[in-house]
This record gives sequence, C-alpha cells and structure tokens, in this order.
Amino acid sequence: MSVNLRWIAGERKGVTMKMVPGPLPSIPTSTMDRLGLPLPFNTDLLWRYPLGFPSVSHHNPPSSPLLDYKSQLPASLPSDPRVWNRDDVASFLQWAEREFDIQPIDHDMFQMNGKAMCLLTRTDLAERAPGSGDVLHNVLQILVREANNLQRMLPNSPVTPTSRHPYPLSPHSHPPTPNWGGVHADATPHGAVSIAAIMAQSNSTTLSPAPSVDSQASSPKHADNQAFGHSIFSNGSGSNPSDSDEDGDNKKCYGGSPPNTPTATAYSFMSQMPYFPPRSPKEPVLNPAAFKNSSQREFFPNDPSEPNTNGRLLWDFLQQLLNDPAQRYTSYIAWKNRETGVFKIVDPPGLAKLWGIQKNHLSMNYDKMSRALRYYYRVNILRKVQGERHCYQFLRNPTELKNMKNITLRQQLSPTTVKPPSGKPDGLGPVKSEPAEAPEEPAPGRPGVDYDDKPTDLSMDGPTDLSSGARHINIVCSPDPPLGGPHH
DNA sequence: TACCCGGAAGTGGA
DNA sequence: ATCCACTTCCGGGT
Repeated sequence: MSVNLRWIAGERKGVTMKMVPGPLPSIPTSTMDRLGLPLPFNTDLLWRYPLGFPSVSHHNPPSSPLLDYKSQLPASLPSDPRVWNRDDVASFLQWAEREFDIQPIDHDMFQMNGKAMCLLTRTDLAERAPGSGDVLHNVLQILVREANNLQRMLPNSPVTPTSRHPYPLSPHSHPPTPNWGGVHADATPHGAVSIAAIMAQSNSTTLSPAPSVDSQASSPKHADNQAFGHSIFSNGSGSNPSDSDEDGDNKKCYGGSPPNTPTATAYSFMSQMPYFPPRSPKEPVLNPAAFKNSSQREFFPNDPSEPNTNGRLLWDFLQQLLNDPAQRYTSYIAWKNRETGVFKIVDPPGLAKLWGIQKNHLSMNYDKMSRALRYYYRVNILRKVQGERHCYQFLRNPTELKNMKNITLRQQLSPTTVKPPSGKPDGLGPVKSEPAEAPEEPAPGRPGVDYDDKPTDLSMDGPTDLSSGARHINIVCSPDPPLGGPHH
C-alpha cells in the first residue's frame, strides 16, 4: 500500500498540484484526511481540502475556507450524521459526490439512515461506493467526531478569562499578553465559537490556531509533560484530567509507540493530525484549550497583528505535533527533553510526508524538510543536536517564535556580522542546552559556524536591523523568556 | 548508505 | 511587485 506520493502529486515543480482553498468546501477534517498519506482515496482531496474538514458550527466566518465548508453542507442536514434519516443520507451522498468529485454513488446501496451509515466500516463503504468509500468514511468520521466534540463543548463554554497566567512571565515580559503562548484563546469578536476552535477541541485536532506554546499550555492532560513550552513557562497547574482525548495511547514521550510503517502510520495519522485552523492570521478563532479547560484558560482576543501561523510554518507544525496533548505523534516526532527543547524525529520519512501534506507538497521528503529545518539554524530557531541523528533543539519557545516577525530565513549577509542571542541579557537567548540527552555542542564540527557565532540577532529589544544585508529579524515583541542558553 | 550541511534558484501565498 | 517561508536540487562532507 505504499502509494508513491511523488507520483501522485506530480514529480516536478510546476507539476505539483496545488490545493484549491477557496470555493471548495473545506474538507476532511481534522487531520485525517489531510494526512492520508498513502491514501486509499483520491489524493486530489488532499489538495482540495488540505485544512481539514470543517466542523460543525453555527458560526461561519466567511473568511475561513473551513467555515465555508459547513455552510456548504446541505442546510437540512443535522450536524450529527447519526441522526440523519434516509433522505438525509441521500442528500449527504449527493453533496459528497458534488463536493468531492468522487465517483457517482449508487444510492441504492445506502438505503439506510445516518446511524446505520456511520456504523459502516471503511471497507463496507468502499464496497458500497467503490472509489468513494474512503472519502465518505473520512467525512462521516469527521462529522461524528465534530458532533461529539460539539456536545462535549457546549456545556463548557469558553470564556471566563481567569486571571491566572499559565506561564510565568519572563523577567522582561509584560503582563499576560493577549496572546500568551500562542495559546491565546482566540475568540471571535462576538464571542462566537469558531469552527476552528471546535475542531481544535476535537481529539483529533487540537492544536490550535495558536502556535505551539499555546498548544502546549493547553494540554490539559499532561501536566507532567510541560517542560519546554510548559513547565518552563507554566506554573504547572492546570490540567484537567477529565479531558477526554480519545487516544489514550502514546502518552509517553519519545520511546512510546513504535512507528508503524510510514504508510500505515501516515494513514492512521490522518484521523489524528492536529488541526491547523484557518490560514488567515486575521481569522478569529477560539482557542481549543478554552474548551478543554475553560476553567483554567484565559481567553484573549486574538490579536490580529500577531502572526497566527496555524501550523503553516514548519516550526509551528513541529511544535504542534510535539505538544499534542494526547501525544499521538510520538511515532513521528517526540521530545527528548522538553525542557531544553530537544526533540527527535522518530520517523523522518513519515514526518516529512505529514509536513508535505500539510503544505500540499506531496513530494516532500526528509531531505527537503530537513533543508527547511536547517534554515532555522541561521535564525536561531533550531539547532542540530550534534551526534544524534534526527535530533534537533528548539532554541526559542513558541511564544517567542510566534512573536517574531519578519524573520528572513534567506541568508543575505555575511555570517560574521551579527552576534547570536545566546547568553544575552535580554533573556532571549536560545534554550538551554540539553546536557544529558543532548550532548550537542555548538556545532563543533562546523568551521565558522559555531553556534555562538550565528549571525542572527533575535534580540527583542526592538527591531533588529541586520540590514546590512543580512538576515533580517525583527522581533516585535517578546513576552516570554528564552528557553535558556544552548550551552552549558 | 544515510545523514547532514548550506548555496542557489524557484515557488506560491500574502 | 515585493517579501517571506519554504521547496527543490545539488555538491560536498561525515
């Protein structure tokens, strides 16, 4: 079942299919379908509905493709497919045929109500709707999940901002920034619960609009796991064990479940990939954490001025996988030491595929993805853990990253002009090194590239102009402390 | 062989 | 048109 993704996507530049974000209903949710790697179904769907299946919501901010999705479902269809009657099922099928460009479905094979249809396995669906079964299955799963999530969430409305700030503020930080940790509970201007939030709240989803830190901080079930992005910032309080993330497996950090075959893993991953909300940074979204743990979350309106990467950026994507509350991605990537930001890519090809799907570059591979990671070296977002394969270290916490603007990864200047952030009194230095597990030394083996000599200045004292041609990194604000020095 | 590195050029979205 | 964050390719090193 290893489908050659490269083949599917078109091997070369210019041939690569591109997703069609707009008009099409956004799709398959969560993740599932986005990551359907070796997908059994038409991969075109990945291109078309990369963001996942929009969930159920009463609010459909027009700006979000995700939100549009729901709006395109037959209006008469109840959110929960399990309550559909036969006519609803027929409507759904027609809609699915139309929206997903799947092969015509023999409606006679679906003379049943929604509940019955939901009980059909993927195989069952595939038999009844050859060529479309997988899509239907995925969509149904998503709808059911979202319906469940919605139910779960309703009684718990987000809100009540509490005064408690989950992260200890850095010495130089200011009071709880509205976007702390990226976990800012984004709320729509009207307090409406966005679809993204709902989705994010779903098990499979999650991560929210806000980057990692957020996600981390929002990880209710893992109070024990709050180092990097958590413990170092948080009081450690806050976890609500009652949260019901389904996948109870993989609770451990790296070392947990062994990676499956890339394809198998990828496929199963589809249903679990974190949801990365609307791409528009301006899109109002609620922090999923709010739903998970409303009593302990703060809800701040998303600052439109703040970049909301939503998993679009590689570092954010990785953070979100790493900080998945249910730790469902440990077979792909896992913390080796959260406190120091050291992580290991457990399944390089698998992770690369996930990233490729996320970015709609199905020909993505570890080589390419690692190149992107290497670009982070120069801006001190990442560093390689020397001597350990597939091990990297985040040098900045997500909050910092999130608040960094205009990070020009493209190298333009001579690498000797700028001093690295490490050890800076501004507290913006890189994360502390990971002594035990990460014997990394400042790129000892790389002549002239000693970590400390990295040209990038991420100082957040204000816009840093490395202009003289260089990487241009303007940190607009830095609410949180650095992760500590990379070196001892 | 696989991993790692970084230059160079290209891509696509904002 | 410009910028950004990659993506793609590649030659070279470990």
